Amino acid sequence: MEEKKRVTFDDIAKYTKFSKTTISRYFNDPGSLTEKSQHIISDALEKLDYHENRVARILAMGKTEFIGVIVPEFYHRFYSEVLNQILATYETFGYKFLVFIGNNNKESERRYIRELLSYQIEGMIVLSHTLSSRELSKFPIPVVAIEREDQFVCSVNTDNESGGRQAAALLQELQCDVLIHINAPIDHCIPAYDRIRGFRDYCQSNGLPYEIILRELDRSYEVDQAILKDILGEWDRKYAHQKIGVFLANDTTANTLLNLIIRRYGYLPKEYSIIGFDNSPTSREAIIPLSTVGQQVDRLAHEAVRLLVDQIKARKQGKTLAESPPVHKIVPPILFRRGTAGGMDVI
Amino acid sequence: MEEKKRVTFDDIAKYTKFSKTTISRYFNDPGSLTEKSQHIISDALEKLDYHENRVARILAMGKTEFIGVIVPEFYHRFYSEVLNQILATYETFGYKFLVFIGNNNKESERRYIRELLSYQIEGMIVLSHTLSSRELSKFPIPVVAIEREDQFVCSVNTDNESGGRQAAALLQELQCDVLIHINAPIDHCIPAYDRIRGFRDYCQSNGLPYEIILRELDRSYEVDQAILKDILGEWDRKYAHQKIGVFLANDTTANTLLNLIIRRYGYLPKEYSIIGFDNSPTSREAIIPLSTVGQQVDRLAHEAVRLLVDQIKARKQGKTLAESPPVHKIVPPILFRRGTAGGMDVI
DNA sequence: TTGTAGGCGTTATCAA
DNA sequence: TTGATAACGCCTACAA
Repeated sequence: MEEKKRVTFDDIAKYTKFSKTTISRYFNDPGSLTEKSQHIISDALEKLDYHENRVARILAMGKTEFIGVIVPEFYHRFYSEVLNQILATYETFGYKFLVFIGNNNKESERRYIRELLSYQIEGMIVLSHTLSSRELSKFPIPVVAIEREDQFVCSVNTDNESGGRQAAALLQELQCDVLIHINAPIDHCIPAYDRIRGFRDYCQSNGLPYEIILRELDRSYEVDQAILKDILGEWDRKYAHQKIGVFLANDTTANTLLNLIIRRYGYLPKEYSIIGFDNSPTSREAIIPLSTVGQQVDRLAHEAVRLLVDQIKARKQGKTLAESPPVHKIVPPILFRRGTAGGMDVI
Repeated sequence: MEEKKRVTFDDIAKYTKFSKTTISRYFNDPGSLTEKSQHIISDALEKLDYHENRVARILAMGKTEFIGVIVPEFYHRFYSEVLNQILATYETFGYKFLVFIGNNNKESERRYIRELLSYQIEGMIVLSHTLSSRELSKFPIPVVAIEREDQFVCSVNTDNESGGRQAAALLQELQCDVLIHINAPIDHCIPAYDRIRGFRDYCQSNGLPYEIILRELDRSYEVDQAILKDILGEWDRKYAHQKIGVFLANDTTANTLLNLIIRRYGYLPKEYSIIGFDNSPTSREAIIPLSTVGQQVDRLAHEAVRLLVDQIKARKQGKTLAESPPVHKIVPPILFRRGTAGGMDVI
């Protein structure tokens, strides 16, 4: 008795003496029915406690309103923030999101995507770096990349180069004797590399002494900490009594460095200026609010979804043939001057 | 030419001179076919570049392998950590996750759930506090709650009471003159309330001086900071020169308090011991590693998915009628002694 | 071991 | 304004 069969258009049709077709129309084009018919049907829906079954509709129409999202990890809050903003677009676009965390496993990621495709998802947003954009572009649905290698697919990225320049400019303004950028040895083709480029170019064209340090960071807090401790040690010898301006690849690493310095001195010596990247919550929650080159995460996410939805719609219009070149959108970063570099807020 | 029709069982059948049924069997019960037939079909699949369409299978069988996940927010890393672990169970159980962030909006959450149901999802994992467990229990699919009010639905929770006791015990061991617990004014029926209960009970039964402070925390870092600053001010008057042991509702708040103290003194005075809750990354990345009552997030998530999957399977077996009472699983917390209370690591 | 025929719950195409 | 009928792609009796 609990297990009553689900109510379908057929039941509504029988109950109302209309045909299935009319019931369907009630949902998809109510205007084409008499007011009276509409009332009859809507009453019947109530009475029979009808619940729609979108699976059948998908089978008939082929469109699911599902989007796959592939995130690499949650160690950097940037990713959970972006995901947060992506999910928030549900209110705007109505697409539902199937989320996957790749953890850098090629095979697992491929398998998952293949499975998603079998569910007829309509598009993908990819933040993981696992699969090449060439491979991604081969899938039969639109793909939008965010802050990753994007040669063959559409993408939305922060203007990383500008971010790098702005960081360098701030450190210059603070009259640092040497400008240092710490990053991981990343590939030239991923957008984040432009942070290095922008920083270097600015230093060079302004004749500023600079150094770029590339280390295998971003593994874990403990590992990063050990690496940065080493670097601090080197600085003691190399840059004794000089004013050092450090620009780091992300807020997490910047926070780790800041912690090391504060633990050593109990405060942030005038000799150090620190700038992170992302404006993730980490930067605000640091022992001293971190200056940071902020990514506009909400805009990144929103633009990505919009771009994807546009592509999906275009494809429905049959514009599949024209292999139009991938669109790359750029979102400007915003520099936040806080306690660790040029900020107003004192400890 | 790009837009070639999708290959179906019908095409394979025609190509191989088998019937659709046989093709279907190839996928669902290959053993019932000749080795030879299997080869013929598998070759045909290759040749025709077949891709399965699970939507059709869902329509025929009714089961999607989709689970809906509803998270309240990402401000507390606890939630993104749990989500991370939930998503990771894909490798084990094969269920795909449709993720939603409720942001505390009842109507939006209801709408989303209704939509998910129309997609025939098989179960839900709910971390948001928006809808009552009574309402959740009315949905026609199994629901598992994690760390939220759970009277009428299955759930997986940390043993919060034990956590509260352990925190108090550690502060006692550290010979604090007064034990203080700071939390939000939460409802008695949510599991996190037991942190308060456990803490209070331990203090009372051991005759320890204690205070419980309830404030509207967890809004944002800035708001929390202001509130905690006030509290610190009160302590100056009230507990001058006493050793204060503070147990906070979560690592985020604990970190905020720690920052305030460090900014004031440049170090953590012996007069303060601080314990957080969750063992979220925040606790490790704090200026001094935070002692914390750790939730076993991986186990919480894994147990939740397993519990849900069990329910889903039970339901398939027709055991819908027996309204068995909700199962509540408990995962013990683990106390981490770190820099801010009883830990080995020195700054 | 394989095939036939009907069903899953919608939408789409014609016709009336 | 409404209806019959045929998709959509797969699964499952029941038959052979």
